[in-house]
Amino acid sequence: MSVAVDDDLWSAIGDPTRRRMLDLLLADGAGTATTLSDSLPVTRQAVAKHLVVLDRVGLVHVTPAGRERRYRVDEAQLARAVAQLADVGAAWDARLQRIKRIAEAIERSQKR
Amino acid sequence: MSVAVDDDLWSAIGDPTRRRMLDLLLADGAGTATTLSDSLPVTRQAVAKHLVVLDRVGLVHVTPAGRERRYRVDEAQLARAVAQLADVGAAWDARLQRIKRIAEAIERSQKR
DNA sequence: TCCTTCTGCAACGTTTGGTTGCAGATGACG
DNA sequence: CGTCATCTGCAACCAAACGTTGCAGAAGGA
Repeated sequence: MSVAVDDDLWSAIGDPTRRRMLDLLLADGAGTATTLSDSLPVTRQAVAKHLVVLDRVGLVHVTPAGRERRYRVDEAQLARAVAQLADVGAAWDARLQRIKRIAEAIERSQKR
Repeated sequence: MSVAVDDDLWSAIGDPTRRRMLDLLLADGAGTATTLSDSLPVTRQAVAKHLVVLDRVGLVHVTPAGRERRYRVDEAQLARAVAQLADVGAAWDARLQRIKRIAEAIERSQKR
């Protein structure tokens, strides 16, 4: 019984750089490719490509403002992503708990 | 304030195929590259490479058994990975909550 | 012994994350 | 208004990751 996961959404937050970008956008409210790249160890162009990916899965939205393109996190979509993290975590946790219970049961039956 | 995340560990569970492999290993207790590839849409060789990745980050361990190489999930390490999922999820959740509170506060001050 | 099967290794192609270089558009300022 | 700085997109290129096919070696079963 595996959990229903949107692979595209998951892969989007699977990349460390993209995760840090989301952190930055959440912290500052908004940002551009240039401002984000100032706080990241990659070039503006790399950031721009990541923004395309994040936009494609709906995690961010663009607002053209003069010569800038200001990006903002889509809170509903990020909440959905967080829910998927929780789902997978819970599923694995449940399996681990079950394995642990079985192991303890075996241990008990060995001891007596 | 970002969460401390082991990028290698996170990337390991970021791949959809590897995640399904972990699911299969948890469900069956153990498996080989061949048995896993039977339940996956990729070839045995692809699975073997993924197993190398999972082994490198300590999420699985190998037990040579005759001509087979039997893989098993390392429960402690998977628990660590689950904890990271929970950490990142909680951090984002907290930010989203804060943004929501601020938005509601602004809304209230507009209304009056 | 012979055949099946499980494995590893090598070569290759495609996608992805990253770089540099350059040209266009827009805002700021003399 | 003209110039200059800055923000952007596009193209070429490189390396690593994910996937494939093909082949050879080792171990178990008839």
